[in-house]
Amino acid sequence: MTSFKTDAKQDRHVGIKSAGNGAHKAAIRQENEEQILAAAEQVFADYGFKGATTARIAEMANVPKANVHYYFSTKEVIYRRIMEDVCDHWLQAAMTFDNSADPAVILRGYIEAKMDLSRARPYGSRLWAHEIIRGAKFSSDYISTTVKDWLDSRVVVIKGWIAEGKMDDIEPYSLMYMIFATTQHYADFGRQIEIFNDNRPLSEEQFAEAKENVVRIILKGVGLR
Amino acid sequence: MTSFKTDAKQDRHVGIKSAGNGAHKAAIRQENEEQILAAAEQVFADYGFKGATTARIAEMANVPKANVHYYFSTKEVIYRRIMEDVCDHWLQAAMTFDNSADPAVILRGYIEAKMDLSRARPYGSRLWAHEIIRGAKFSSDYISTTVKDWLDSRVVVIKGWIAEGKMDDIEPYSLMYMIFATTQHYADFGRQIEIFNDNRPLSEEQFAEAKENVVRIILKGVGLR
DNA sequence: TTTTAACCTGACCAAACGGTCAAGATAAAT
DNA sequence: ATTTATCTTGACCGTTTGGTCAGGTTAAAA
Repeated sequence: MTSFKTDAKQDRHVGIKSAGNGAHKAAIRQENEEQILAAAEQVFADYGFKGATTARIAEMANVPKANVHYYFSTKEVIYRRIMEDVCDHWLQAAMTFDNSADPAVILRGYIEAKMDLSRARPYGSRLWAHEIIRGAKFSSDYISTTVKDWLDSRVVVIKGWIAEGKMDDIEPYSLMYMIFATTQHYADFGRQIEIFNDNRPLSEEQFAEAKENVVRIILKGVGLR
Repeated sequence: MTSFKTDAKQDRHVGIKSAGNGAHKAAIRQENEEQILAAAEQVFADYGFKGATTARIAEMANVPKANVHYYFSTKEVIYRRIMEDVCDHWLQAAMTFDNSADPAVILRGYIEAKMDLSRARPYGSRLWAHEIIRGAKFSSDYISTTVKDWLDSRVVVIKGWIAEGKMDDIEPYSLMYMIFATTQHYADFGRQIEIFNDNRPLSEEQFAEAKENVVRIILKGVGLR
């Protein structure tokens, strides 16, 4: 971990200096900010907003604590930045809704994208879970505008499918909540799943099977395919 | 809140004193412990283990902070107590598995019981979510023994149904995780659902409809009924 | 009535907290 | 070569933290 970071820094030191034009300083900044954000995502996931400490973020990012505050004024700024970034990725996972293809294809694509995000970025998902569990104190505005608009537009699409008789008459919100819950469970409750799985993280094969099961149950459950 | 507590205390003061035999002191103890546990459940749900403060628990329980430590030696003791109590209730919700009735009836009963617990005790669910998200540091032993045994025995039952051709060939763990995730989502992400629902908590009717939708999608999804 | 055991609590403490700052190091611009 | 702007960091500060404790009150037992 430590050696990785040091190496990367030195690589850049050598590789970019010749490019001149202040690129080195810019690279240092980018490198450090990324390092801090990545560390913070993990620490916030583990301890929540209040429980996370800047000292621990600094330690995990391999920078002195004062340096964390050089790049980010407060703990809250870091937290908000990660929070919105995670949610933006989720919203983009529903791009499949936009091309008006077969509902089963659209829903499958969305569920699979969501599962993949849980696998690829579990800390971000867990940070979001913390945020909502504690009452969405920082994010209620964002949710009631951006996220709600996004959700409502998908609900309209689903209602269209129902009206056309393409799927069962299911309350669309219930369906979307089920997709949120189930896909994010594989990140948020990953530790619990790991314990049930004889204390081993799900293998690629196991995860792929889980993903396929989730898709199958939900699609069939709403009368698609 | 305050008046409720004071009244209750005085009621007991009058009502039980005549019973004699140290019942009053015992009643005081029980009353205070319950008050503290109820307050702690909420505070832990809101802030997680590290973020929760004994001062806030005390304030919410309407007792001086020192009194919290008179009844419970440490914050951790309170936390563990609530945690296991919540999980025990969940395990009992799967009692329906024991009478060998129709799979659809059993699964419906379990899902409905789980939904009802999310509605009745959201803070407990959120405390558990915190605990797992941060890595199940206090509960991994409990999960890998008691809870795992419980889960595995239900998985056996489901595999039996599959073998008898009563339902689709679904990986039972995927199904159980989906039930965990979806039912607990209504507690853990209750604030998010509330925001989507025009900033109003789900009414009894809305919740009942959600419950029925969850049951329908999952039962049909696994080929039951 | 006296004694005893349980309950109550303001005041306190060492440790940990988020954030600041001055002073030094480094690299870009002049 | 010198100035300027950015990056780095140990030391520090006021506040909050979980937990303690001595000295009090109250109710049960003797």
